[in-house]
Amino acid sequence: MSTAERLIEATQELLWERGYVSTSPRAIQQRSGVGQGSMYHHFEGKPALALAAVRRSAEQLRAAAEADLGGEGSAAGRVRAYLRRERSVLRGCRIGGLAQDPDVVADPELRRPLEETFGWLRGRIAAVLEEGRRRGEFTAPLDPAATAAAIVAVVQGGYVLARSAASPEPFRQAVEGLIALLDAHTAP
Amino acid sequence: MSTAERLIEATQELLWERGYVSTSPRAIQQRSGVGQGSMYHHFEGKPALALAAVRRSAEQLRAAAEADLGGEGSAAGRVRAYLRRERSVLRGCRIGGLAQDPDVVADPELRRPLEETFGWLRGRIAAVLEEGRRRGEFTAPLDPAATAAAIVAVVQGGYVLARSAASPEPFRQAVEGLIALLDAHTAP
DNA sequence: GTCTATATCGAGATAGAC
DNA sequence: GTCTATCTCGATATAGAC
Repeated sequence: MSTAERLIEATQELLWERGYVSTSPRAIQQRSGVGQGSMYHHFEGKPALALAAVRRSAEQLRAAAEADLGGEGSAAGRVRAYLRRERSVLRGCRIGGLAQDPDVVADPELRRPLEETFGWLRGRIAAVLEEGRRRGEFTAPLDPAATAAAIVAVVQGGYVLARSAASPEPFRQAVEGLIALLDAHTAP
Repeated sequence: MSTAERLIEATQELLWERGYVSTSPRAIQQRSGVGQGSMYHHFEGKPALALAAVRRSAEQLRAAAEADLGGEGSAAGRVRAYLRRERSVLRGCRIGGLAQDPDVVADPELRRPLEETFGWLRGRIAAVLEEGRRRGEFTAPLDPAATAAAIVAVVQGGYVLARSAASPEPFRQAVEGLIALLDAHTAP
């Protein structure tokens, strides 16, 4: 693997584990096995490296979501698949976790991948719901955009509850609580 | 106001704005107007000060939630009041935001107020839902604990979406999406 | 491209005077 | 109780040799 590649992957891991403010160039060098001079040769500094890493993580998150949402089956089934996918719950969301970091939110360049990722995800889920609605899968009217926002929020909030409890259980409960509400709208 | 009090309030503000790792003793001194020596006289160090501040914020969060959830009216109405309460959405949750901080989650003492707060909140909302269920307010069966977890998660996740978008709108959408799902379970 | 040396600054305290 | 001085360490680079 190339040096730049190793740097990006190490930064992705550290951003996930420690967030942005708490991830140091020194730690990136140690994790990647790349030296000081080499790191600054490939990237201008910590912000540039973080930007590359965040963009990469955002791509991966979109690909994973699309694998669930783009499949065959009913709208409700695809949303359930997305909600119930296996996750490292206690690690939190690699993208959503950064929204808490003041230095990320304050920097428009660093925040943009977050905005784009969640914007895309909400839109993608809304499109799935809209498709289900057109097919007559739902028994009651349902606002696709608002419902999609609630679905994404339950996942992101589930991470917060799980990390607070040091247990994946609240995540699971929140997801199942939402699925039960959605199922009540779904024709059998 | 006492010196200790000023220190706690300044720390509460900074933890809310910047999180734990990114809040320095120096910043606390400047925000509170309390000197170095004085700060270390009243508190052993940053962890002790943060613990006092987090406990205080947790108390305040519980009091605010109880004001909505403990009122008169139907279960659904009290939950709606809780969900629609005016919030500084872009600032995020003073408690939930800390769940992303690795140093907070790694320290059992610092994490405990988070666990207790969300444990209490989920239980309190579950009790409201259970009361509504006994009164026959719901038209379909509904698991109080799971539904409560979903409700709390939507709020916490709403903050994440809003901060990512630099706009309160996704928070509002997620909350309204959830309320619409809940309303479908509620007798008119 | 990669290495080592060096620089500046703030984090997070401790010590002891007042 | 509060103040100022001092200390150590890591964050985040820059410079220049190899």
